Formats: sequence, C-alpha cells, structure tokens
Amino acid sequence: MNYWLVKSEPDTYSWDFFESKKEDMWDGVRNYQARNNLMAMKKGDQVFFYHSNIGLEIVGLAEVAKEHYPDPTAKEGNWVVVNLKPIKKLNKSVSLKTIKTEYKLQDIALLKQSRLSVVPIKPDEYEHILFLANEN
DNA sequence: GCCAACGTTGGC
DNA sequence: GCCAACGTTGGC
Repeated sequence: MNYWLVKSEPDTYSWDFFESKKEDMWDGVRNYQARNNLMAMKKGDQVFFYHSNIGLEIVGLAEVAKEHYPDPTAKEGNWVVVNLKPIKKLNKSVSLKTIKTEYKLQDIALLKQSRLSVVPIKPDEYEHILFLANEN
C-alpha cells in the first residue's frame, strides 16, 4: 500500500465536485515527475486531496480505483491518468500552515516540491495527517 | 499582483 | 551538452 497527495484548485475542481462524481479520471497531468507518480499508483492506494491556491489545505481522502491508462485528453505524448474515488471528507481539514509547523511533516514532498501536483506521502506522514484530521 | 522555484525550450 | 530565456505553478 502506498500513499499519495494530489492537488487541485477548488475554483476548477473542488473536493465537493469530486465527491459528487463518485469516481473520476485524474487527467491533465503534463509533468514527467507527476506522471511517474501516477504510473506508480496501485489500486487501493490512499490519496489525499489538497486544495491549492484557495484553501491551501488537505480536505479529503480518496483511493485509486483504476491504475494508469493513456490520457484521452492528451493530443500528443504518452501521458496517463488514473481513476480516483472519494473515500471521505476529513473531519478536520489539515492546512498548509499546520503542516509547516508540524515537526513530523517537515520533509513532506508537499513542502519540498511545492510545484508538483502529484506527490508521494510516507506511511508515517499519512498516519500523522490522519491524526491531525481527527480521524483516529 | 508579485515573486520564488522549477521545468522546458531553443540557440550555440 | 550548456545555459539563457521564458512559461507555469503556487504561496504570500
């Protein structure tokens, strides 16, 4: 089991919209590192959903419903998508501000590679984020 | 709206 | 293969 975090601007694609879709294709990734992360995702992997630009917080938890396949929205290049499905909205959103002050989250890829839209999360980071979200 | 970080492109 | 120029992302 692996853990990930994906970013979305709520103006364009919010958690609530995602949740209303039950399951959706995560398309439009045009960055090689992000693509490699998509390709490494396995069915059942847990994925945090982060609101960038507006909100700046982790709002929900999703899981990989279908492993990578070619991105139908790509006109050229071998870009891929995965299908994600929402599991639940977090009891308490975990803000970027909080993450920055958490000792256990100082090395999180969200901070280290702030421009990457799909980043891996370590198991202990996953656990700690759930703890901060009042999920255990 | 600005700027830092970083990826991509293109000239050499 | 290097590097300057440029574009994009995302936080502030």
